[in-house]
Amino acid sequence: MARRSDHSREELQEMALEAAERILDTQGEAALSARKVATEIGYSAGALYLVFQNRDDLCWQLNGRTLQKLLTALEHVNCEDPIECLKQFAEIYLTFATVWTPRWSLLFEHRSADDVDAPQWLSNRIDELFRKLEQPLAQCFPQLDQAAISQMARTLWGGVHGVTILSLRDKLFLNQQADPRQMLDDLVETYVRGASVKGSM
Amino acid sequence: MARRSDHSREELQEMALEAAERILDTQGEAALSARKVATEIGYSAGALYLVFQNRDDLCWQLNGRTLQKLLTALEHVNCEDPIECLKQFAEIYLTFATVWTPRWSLLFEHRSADDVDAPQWLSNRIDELFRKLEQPLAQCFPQLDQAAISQMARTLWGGVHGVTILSLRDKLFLNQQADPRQMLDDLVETYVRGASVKGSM
DNA sequence: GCAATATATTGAACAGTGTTCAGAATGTAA
DNA sequence: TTACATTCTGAACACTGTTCAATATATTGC
Repeated sequence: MARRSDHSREELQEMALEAAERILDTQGEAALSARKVATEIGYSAGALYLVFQNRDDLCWQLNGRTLQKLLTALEHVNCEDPIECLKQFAEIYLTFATVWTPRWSLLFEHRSADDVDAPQWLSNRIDELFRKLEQPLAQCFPQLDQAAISQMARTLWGGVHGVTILSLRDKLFLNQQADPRQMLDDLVETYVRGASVKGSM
Repeated sequence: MARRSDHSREELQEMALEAAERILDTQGEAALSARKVATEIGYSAGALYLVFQNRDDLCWQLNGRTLQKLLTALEHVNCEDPIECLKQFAEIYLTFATVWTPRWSLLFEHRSADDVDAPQWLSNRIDELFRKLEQPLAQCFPQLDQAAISQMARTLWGGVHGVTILSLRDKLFLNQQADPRQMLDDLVETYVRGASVKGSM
């Protein structure tokens, strides 16, 4: 039995989340069970319910961390050319999804059993991600208003997300020589070019 | 006890798949259990293992049917203008995903526990889907070779898929007034326009 | 230092899951 | 009618998330 007050609530929660990430990384989502996480940190399964509402709650918290990690990775983009900037975003996104596949999958595929929506703080962080994209897009299209830029960002990023997902589950790509990075570059460049010539047609 | 030879193997399998789809449609993927399917058709859970290797196999077969259904829905596209054609494809895709969300989710999110790849016949049907797109694209860009068209189709469809997915899990769209159909139209039109002016720049 | 109290943690239990397989139920042939 | 072959069940196993009475430990009051 773990001795009482060996760890504070916060410590316990942090330990559990780290253990969960370790399991996720090495054994995949299917292996992510309460008992496994608990064993990993030397507690019983029941103890997890002192710091998490349920399995869903644990997943949401994992997703919060994953999203934060992704945002941090995207921080490193810094170049003058806005198109180059968008391309780098896309490339980092793809790399992140490739390196952290189980965490990334959980982030985008986890849904609660009962139709509980994602917590608000998670939505806020997603909003943050989109704002990052709006910046270079606004630079490309200074004549467009915020609503138009916002929609472009979501459309383009939906596209990047889709190519990334289909690339990861490679069953959807039969010609093996197709490089997803090249596809993303193409998507970003072509989309922005198409939007540029819209007015002048 | 179900009487022996009440149904042939094929009948049993068909009944099970239909029952599974009913459960999927009304109660979601989480509710799709062997015992529930079996009860629904008046057999015991064990009987399912006479016609399915395991739960995964049942899911793959469901996905085969879903993909077939999707392909059939896409048959109805028929118009002269290739861009209009692509837009219709995208719209049908979105509608299908909206109407048959649980089946569509299973199709794109189901992965076997052990890294078993999707069966070959499923990959073939996906290839069929891509070929449908290559036709109007080839019409738009007669100067490009097959490999380039093939890659364009996959890039564009990755985009459509991504926008569809992010739209269905609406948590990713904070400004509610954005219409996914409009976003898909924009994506298709802008991408094709961008690709059109590539040579002439 | 010791008893009383409060709380952190466990471990057994419950209902569910996928899966297997001995044996019962049923049809067919001799 | 008996023997055989096949179909199907139902109990069992190991797992899951989750709850909660009981227990082990720490803190407080004396």
